[in-house]
Amino acid sequence: MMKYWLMKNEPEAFSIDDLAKVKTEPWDGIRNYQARNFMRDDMSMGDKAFFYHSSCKAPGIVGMMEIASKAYADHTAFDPNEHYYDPKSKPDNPTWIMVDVKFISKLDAPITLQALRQYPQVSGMRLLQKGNRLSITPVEKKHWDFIHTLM
DNA sequence: GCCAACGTTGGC
DNA sequence: GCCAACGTTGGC
Repeated sequence: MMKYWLMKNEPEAFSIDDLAKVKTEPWDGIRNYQARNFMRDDMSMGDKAFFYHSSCKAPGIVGMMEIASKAYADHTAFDPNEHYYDPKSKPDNPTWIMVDVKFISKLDAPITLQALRQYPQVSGMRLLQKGNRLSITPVEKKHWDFIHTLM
C-alpha cells in the first residue's frame, strides 16, 4: 500500500531546484527519533512525498518526489567534520538513517503554508497542527488528493 | 531576531 | 525516573 509523506527542508541548504538538477539525493541529516522511525518503519520504495520549503520567506509545498531506496545508514553521523556528526551512531549499529529521494516535479506555483491554512479540507494535517516541528510527517491520502486539486 | 513549542541531556 | 536547563525548529 503506497504511503504519502511531507518532508521539510530549508531551501538555502537544499531546494527543489537542487533536487531537480541532481534527480536523486540522499535525505541525510535527520536527527529526530520520530522522523527516523517513520523512515525506518513506515516508508517504502515508491512512496510519494511533498517537498516542503521551511524557514524561508514563503514556507510551503514546492514539489513532489518519490522514495527511491530503503532506509540505510546516514554516514554523515560518523564523520566528526560533518555538521550532523553524532558519536553515538556507530557504523555497525547506526542510530541515524536516511532514504534516497527522486525528483518527480516542481510545482508551477508553490502551495504556501498560508494558503493551506485556508482550507478546512486539510485542517487535520499534521503539518498544520500547533507546535508541529517534525521534518517528516505522514500525509493522509485524502489530504494528498485534495492538495492535488490545488495544483 | 523573537519566541513558542518541543526534544534532549544530565544531575540527582 | 524526574525534571530543570538547554538546544532546536520554524513561523512570524
